[in-house]
Amino acid sequence: MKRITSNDIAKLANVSRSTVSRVINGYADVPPETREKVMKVIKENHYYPQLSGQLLTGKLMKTIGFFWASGGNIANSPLTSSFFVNTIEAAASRGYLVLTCILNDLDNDENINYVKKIFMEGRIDAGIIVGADNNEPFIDELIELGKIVGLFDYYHEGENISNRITVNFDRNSGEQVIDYLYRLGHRKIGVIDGNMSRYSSMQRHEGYLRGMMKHNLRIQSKWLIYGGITETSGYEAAKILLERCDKDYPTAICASNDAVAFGVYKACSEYGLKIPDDISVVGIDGDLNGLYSNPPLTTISFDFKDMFYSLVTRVIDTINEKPDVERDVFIPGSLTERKSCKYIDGAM
Amino acid sequence: MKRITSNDIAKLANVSRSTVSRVINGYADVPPETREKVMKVIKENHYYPQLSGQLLTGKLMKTIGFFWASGGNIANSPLTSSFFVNTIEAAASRGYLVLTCILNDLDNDENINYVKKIFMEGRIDAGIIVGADNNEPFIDELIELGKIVGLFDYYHEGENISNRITVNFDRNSGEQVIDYLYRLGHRKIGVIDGNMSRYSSMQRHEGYLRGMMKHNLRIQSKWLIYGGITETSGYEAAKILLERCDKDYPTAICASNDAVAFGVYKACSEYGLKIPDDISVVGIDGDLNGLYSNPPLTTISFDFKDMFYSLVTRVIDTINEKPDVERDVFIPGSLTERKSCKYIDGAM
DNA sequence: CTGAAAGCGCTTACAG
DNA sequence: CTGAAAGCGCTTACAG
Repeated sequence: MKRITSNDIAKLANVSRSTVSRVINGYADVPPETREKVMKVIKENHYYPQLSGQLLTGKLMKTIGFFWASGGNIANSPLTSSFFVNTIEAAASRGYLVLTCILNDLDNDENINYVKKIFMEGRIDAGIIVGADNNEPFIDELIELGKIVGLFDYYHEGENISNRITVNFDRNSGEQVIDYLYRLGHRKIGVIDGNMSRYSSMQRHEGYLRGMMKHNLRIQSKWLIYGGITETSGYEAAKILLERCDKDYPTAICASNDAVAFGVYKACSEYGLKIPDDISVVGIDGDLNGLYSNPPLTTISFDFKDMFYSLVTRVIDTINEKPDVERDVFIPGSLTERKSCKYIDGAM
Repeated sequence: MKRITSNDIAKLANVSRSTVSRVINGYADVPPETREKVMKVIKENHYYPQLSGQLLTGKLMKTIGFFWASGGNIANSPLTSSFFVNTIEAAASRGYLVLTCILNDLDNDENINYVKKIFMEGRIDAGIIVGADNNEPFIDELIELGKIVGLFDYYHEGENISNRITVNFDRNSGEQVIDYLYRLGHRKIGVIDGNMSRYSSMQRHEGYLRGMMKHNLRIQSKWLIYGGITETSGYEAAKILLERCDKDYPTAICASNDAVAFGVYKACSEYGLKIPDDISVVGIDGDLNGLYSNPPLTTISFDFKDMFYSLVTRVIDTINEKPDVERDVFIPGSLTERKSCKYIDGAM
């Protein structure tokens, strides 16, 4: 099947290629009869202009890349799979397609070069990277080369770079969690931190400390532990924490995110601690899995649809050189009270 | 930032564009010194060949489209979100990218034209469509126009079309379910059918009937109902079925898939029927959600990773004109016994 | 081993 | 209102 080109259409319709092009692009200066004549031939021959030709004359792909740079089982977490869907839907609402790419990690050069190539060869008009460390040299490199990059959970204080667009969790969630536990009467609060190379983890860590200090709560180092952002890492960290408590458990544990909280659940159950009777647990994120966990997890929920919509929209505005696009947006979370925390007598 | 082209590289390296091209494409007839000289200039200038130029000379995009043509909440079902991930990963293992596209439905012309355009404009080398009816004229049209299309759950008996590649659930699951229930002693078996425009639903329906007849079980029309493929449709159908039973309930219900089975759970709970004590329920698919449902759902599980790997691989082989690519593949399921069926005395 | 030329399928000034 | 020409960034025979 020989591919049909605008040249063929021109001949069949008895006009020049210029005119065919004008019709296709809907220019105003084509009289209705000519337009109809050409459209008829186009339809009859199932002609579709080839991207390859259009690209060369400066058209853009109308496609953004979506790079998932984090490990983890995407399909099992409604949270992470919603990132994909939200991005695709937000892009579609602006007439953009998305090229999806799952990288296992960004620690090897091969993967990094792959991402760079995709950005550089004109396959996408911009790219969104999710799950990268807050300091990733190749991202700076792409930005310096003029590529538009959208980032989720990535923030550099004081920088204002026109082609780097970010969306972040707001900076209060850690403190929000402590405030909430304080109100419930908790004074002995443990913290499982996330992965400190992620902006959100650093932020939450700071929030916890701020909250503890605000309420004059004693920060006991045996109740404070560095974890990670996965369920497994939460489980491991919680086990160490519980072990070294030597029965002097905190009354509540703040997990760096919901996945970690699920890990804490598992560790607690192994130690025979009932949630929330023996120990309260709070997550951050609002993963729907927390609705079905036992007990349902109290957490700070974020509207990820909103977050990705914001990110995608601003990335596309940047592609289209809209002026004054907001570079960095912080989205606030809201306390979702479920069943993993109990009221206790703070004076005890 | 002016875009750098192979011409610039040629000048900087003191060679012709032909040579630059030869180096980039790794042709053998370039002496090492020339190659190194050119590569050095390429690296220093962060030059990446533009797709736009390459496309015009016959290169392919190395990208397949993934069209999700079904409704439903993708993010909440580990099953459906695994379809995306499995496709992306299978494609990546062959060096292909995937352009993902979520269509709400294929009932309106606008969506159909959108899909056709994406196929036709040379943006993808082939496309995979999931969730389409088994008879969808525009798919035939794409195939006639020579496009390579991969289809999940789509089969036309007796046709053998070289550019239509399919993967399907094998044709035994319905019968497998009846066999299993029969072995448990069930004789009064109800069936909730799916959406009969889907190949899998037709297939399962036939399987149920085959199984019932094989075991000489009476097919009572009040225990047979057309449902759909979503949880809501399963719920609605089950309510009607239970209502019209007038207490003469079947001892087991076969759901057309797991989502429908979850709908049956909900309806049963409203009718005060305990699963599996009062009524047994079997699904088909192997959705991981069934692991956490109450009670965990007995089902026929399919290896979707395998299914998508098979589909993607054969689609890519077809793009690359590999001879004798298998057009239609059926993947067998396996009984996953959980807690939703009980043994009863068949003679009762 | 390497360069000059032609060509891929479009669009965009330019001229009329 | 419309056509002829040039050009976008590559690769591929062809010639040497």
